[in-house]
Amino acid sequence: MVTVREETRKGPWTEQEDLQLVCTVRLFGERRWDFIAKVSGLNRTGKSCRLRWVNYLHPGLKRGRMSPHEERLILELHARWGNRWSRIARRLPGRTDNEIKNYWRTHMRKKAQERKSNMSPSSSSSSLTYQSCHPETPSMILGVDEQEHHGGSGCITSIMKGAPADMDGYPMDQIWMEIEAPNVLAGPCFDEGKEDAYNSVSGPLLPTPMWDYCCPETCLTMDDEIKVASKYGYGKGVGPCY
DNA sequence: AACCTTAGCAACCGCAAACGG
DNA sequence: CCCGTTTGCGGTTGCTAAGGT
Repeated sequence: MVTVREETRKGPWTEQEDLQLVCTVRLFGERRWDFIAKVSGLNRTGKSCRLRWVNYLHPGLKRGRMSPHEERLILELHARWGNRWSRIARRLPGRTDNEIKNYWRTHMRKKAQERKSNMSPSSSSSSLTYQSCHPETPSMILGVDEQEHHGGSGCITSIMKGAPADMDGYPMDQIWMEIEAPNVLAGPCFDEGKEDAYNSVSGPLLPTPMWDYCCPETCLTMDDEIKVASKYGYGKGVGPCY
């Protein structure tokens, strides 16, 4: 058929799309992704929008290499929890499950190759091998959850010393504070303890550049917002008050 | 310089859980 | 309680840049 119906876009996001998404999320908050997908004018699914936001555009995200501390934490938490990426990600502020998953895959691929090449167990040269954090050596991986389930001593709480007791989840308040004050580096307040030295050493937290570009004229105006929101039946108690 | 391989990353898909009417 | 919708998660795929031959 020749009907030129616009299909849902897939594939890599363009800068313009990012911009549109950021503006829309800024207006309506991080929820109702189908709605956001609609009103943003993006020809994307809500799912795709959410993913892009969570993995790339979220202002609290860290970018760049994993710090040694993060690497170690991933290894240890994975030894403990397996492929529970989102759970692991919650222990690594600013990192996404996708990022950790990707990291693990490439990292483990390397490790597997290394292992193949030198089968002798004692010849592991790296300072931290997968073995070193196997369940046999639970060491410091027990967190709050484990204290509940296993009555462990919760060494991770010592790692996370200085952090809020419950690190699960990224407080919306903070996100919106960051939005309000884009110059304020995002994230560190999660683990402002000494281990956070890595965060500052391993590379600064780079606030998503999109926020710099999100200028009012490219966004919906408040009037538009209200119109659109009422059209779709949203807008009450959704997102921040601007 | 051209080609091939590999690592790293972004994005999609399917499924399940959570939520709301 | 049921059912439709939304959200979150984990697995997988595809693209691209970098490195090697």
